[in-house]
Amino acid sequence: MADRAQYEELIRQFSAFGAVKRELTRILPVGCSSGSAAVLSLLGRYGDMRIGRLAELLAVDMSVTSRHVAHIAERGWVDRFPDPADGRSRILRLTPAGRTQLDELSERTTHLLADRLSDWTDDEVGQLSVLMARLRASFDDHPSAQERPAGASLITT
Amino acid sequence: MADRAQYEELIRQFSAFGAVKRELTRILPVGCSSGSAAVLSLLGRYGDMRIGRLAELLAVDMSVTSRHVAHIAERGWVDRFPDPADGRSRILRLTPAGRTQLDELSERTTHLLADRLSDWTDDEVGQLSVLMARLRASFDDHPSAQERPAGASLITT
DNA sequence: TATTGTTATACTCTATAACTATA
DNA sequence: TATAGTTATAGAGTATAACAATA
Repeated sequence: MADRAQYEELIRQFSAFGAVKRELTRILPVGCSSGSAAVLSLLGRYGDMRIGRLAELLAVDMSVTSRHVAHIAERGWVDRFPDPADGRSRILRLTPAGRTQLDELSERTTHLLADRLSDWTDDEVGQLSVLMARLRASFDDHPSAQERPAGASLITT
Repeated sequence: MADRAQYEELIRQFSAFGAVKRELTRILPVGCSSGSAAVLSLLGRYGDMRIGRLAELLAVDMSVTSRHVAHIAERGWVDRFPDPADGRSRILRLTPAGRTQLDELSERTTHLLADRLSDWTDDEVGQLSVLMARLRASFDDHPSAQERPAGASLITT
């Protein structure tokens, strides 16, 4: 268990992290916002999926996800197919143009990180990745009221 | 040097980090936004300072900082004194009410982190803090054009 | 002429609520 | 009745540009 000063320092690091995010946003291609990039990345990493699943992975509300998807669908980067298992849903799939866009994104972000983190070891990059994944998991394990759907089987005191 | 897949994974962690930030935002007292909290925290940690210095620590534009400060000044949480060394600047100082507000903030965020990170060791919390500090430093060392003032003595190729 | 700070404007991301269609 | 998704609205954070005051 960490002490108060350590938690406060961590919070300040969280706050300052925005600067890193914004610099990554600045290198995105025209028409591809941060939200669009996140959707393309997840579809490329995990394959076809529904809006709801995408919203979970993005950790944002479905309404937000819907808008992001509408944005990239307008640009022809994803197609929406009927879901044979559920008429209310559609399956999202990257188009060839979407994959090209994703490749461009990946090239730019990889290049930027390789430059900025040139003095980081492979292991250090991995450590940060693992710790941030665990951080998110630690928060997901205790979902707030807003994130907890009515039917979720969660025991809360 | 990490490989492409590792950088891509790191980027996805960066993207999902927003969920953690938003949960921390939700517990803030009424009238105290995330920006206000960051200003109060930095004034509490580093003491009286000018807007420009605060903008550096926040890693946002001075115009943004100015708005945040105006917000908390309206609420009586900071005073602005003339800077004897420079008539264009004013020195920001926490008021007693501001310190009370900061204490309340600190209590809430510490409590939330202690709950969510209850199974993290002191050392693991420290590691995340250090890695995020280093991440920001790695980006600060290569400032983008937008962040680099005209007079800065930086050698860029 | 350069710098500090403020203000107006615009853009992105986000959640809430109301709504449609389907389960 | 409950769930998947869409859309309208509102709020927060941010950058850019134009401006005022001072160095």
